[in-house]
Amino acid sequence: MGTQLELKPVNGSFSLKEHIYDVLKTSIMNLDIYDEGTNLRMDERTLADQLGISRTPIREAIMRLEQEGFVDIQPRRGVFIRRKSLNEILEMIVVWAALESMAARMACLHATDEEIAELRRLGTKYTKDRAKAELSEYSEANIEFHLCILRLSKTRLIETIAQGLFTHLKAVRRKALRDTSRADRSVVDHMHIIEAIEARDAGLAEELVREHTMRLHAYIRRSWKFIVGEALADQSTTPQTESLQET
Amino acid sequence: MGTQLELKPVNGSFSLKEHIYDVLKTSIMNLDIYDEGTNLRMDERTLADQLGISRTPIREAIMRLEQEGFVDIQPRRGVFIRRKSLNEILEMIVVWAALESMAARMACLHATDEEIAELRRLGTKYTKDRAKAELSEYSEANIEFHLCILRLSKTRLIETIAQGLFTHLKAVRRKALRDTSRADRSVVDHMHIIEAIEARDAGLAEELVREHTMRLHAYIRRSWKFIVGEALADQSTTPQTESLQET
DNA sequence: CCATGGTTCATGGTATACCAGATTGCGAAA
DNA sequence: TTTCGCAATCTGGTATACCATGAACCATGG
Repeated sequence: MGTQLELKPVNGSFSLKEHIYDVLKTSIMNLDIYDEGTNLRMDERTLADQLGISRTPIREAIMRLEQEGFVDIQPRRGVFIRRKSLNEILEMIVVWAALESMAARMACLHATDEEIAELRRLGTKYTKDRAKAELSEYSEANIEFHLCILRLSKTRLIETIAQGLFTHLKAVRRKALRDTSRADRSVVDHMHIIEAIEARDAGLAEELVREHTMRLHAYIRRSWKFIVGEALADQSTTPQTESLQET
Repeated sequence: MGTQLELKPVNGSFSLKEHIYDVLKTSIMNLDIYDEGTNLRMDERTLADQLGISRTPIREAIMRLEQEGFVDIQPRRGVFIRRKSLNEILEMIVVWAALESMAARMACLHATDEEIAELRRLGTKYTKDRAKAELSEYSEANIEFHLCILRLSKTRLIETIAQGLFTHLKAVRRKALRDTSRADRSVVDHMHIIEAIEARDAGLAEELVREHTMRLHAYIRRSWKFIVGEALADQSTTPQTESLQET
């Protein structure tokens, strides 16, 4: 048919609310919420005509974001992007530790040798020196490594929940990973983890992963003020009856 | 000021959608979804005029239920209560194991002696013999015991997620706990867990909790067909791009 | 100038109307 | 009798209008 009309990948069961949800979510994720002066306000009507659609899909998207803890919607006051408190961040890291260490255990039991080889490939991509030099790239590889462990658990639910946590932690991570001194320790940890999984030592793998993650926990706790700045450091976010959910 | 006006705490910011959500959720939970012939269909409009309100709050409630994996909403087809597959149930138990074992670890570090004493009280409420005799009551105490461990972790997020999982598992639990042979093993396990936490042995406590929960995992896997009946045993629910989320 | 009370406005909650896709059932044709 | 097709209808998605409640502002009186 020669030149086609080039109609977008077409909305295979495309729905507005889904799309809006993604748009808003990524917007929030790419926002530096731990910076005073950033506007945390979101107005349904404003968004509605900015995007040229009605309020309904936007409300649905916002509701979902609230459910997931990204925004805080106060009746008759407004919708506000939520700034996670130190304690919330720390709790997320604890849960992350629980999930990933269990994932490592499962990986020892269920992963094939080929899959573990792939994990090694990811883990050895960067040496200690290069990790220091090209921090941002290493950061990406670092994430890949951890996601790989989750995948090797063959437990979808673990991946899903951890992914959700990760989304929340991203904003903090961006600010926290400046510290180069942590990079080489990280590389060493990863190597030990790989070796434990290769040896199918579930108990050891679990322990190493847990301790690795809990080091991030300790680090964040120590340097929270540095990360978010003095002014915001002790702001406790709204109590919240919140949320966290599962399939 | 002498006698005050005594006005009721008033529905502190009572909202329809919240209420509807609770109503629907408890309805679903109390429904025997693993029984052929139960109607899994939910219609927005029908519910709307049954409850005498408009579709909007109902849609919001249903959306949330979908997000949490309780229902499956198929555009222009209908909303259906979701029947969890064996694999989904097993994955939930794995995550539960990860969370509660981490909770046990945290309890060793952060719980006070008094709190641990409370745990012992709950755990020793039923002896092996009585547990067999009064199964349904023991079941309640059993739940209390595990929730107590979660609480002792002082990690809100763990409690929240686990609670969510528990809601999903309830339907299965109801059918699975008939087996009296598992009760005495359970009581013994609990005692060992209590002792480990009292001894502040984080590693041991974690291991015992994990293994205790994974025994449920193994049991469910073995007896799934018995639990849900032959007919439903191998129905795979819709693939689902699902969900699971966090604060 | 300050305190009190009311009016206006902004904003999320709810109701309703309309749209489009999917199902279902019936009737006509083979 | 079976099969195909069309139309009535059911159902979730979207748009829009209205409601109720806090907040902000203003006016009035001390």
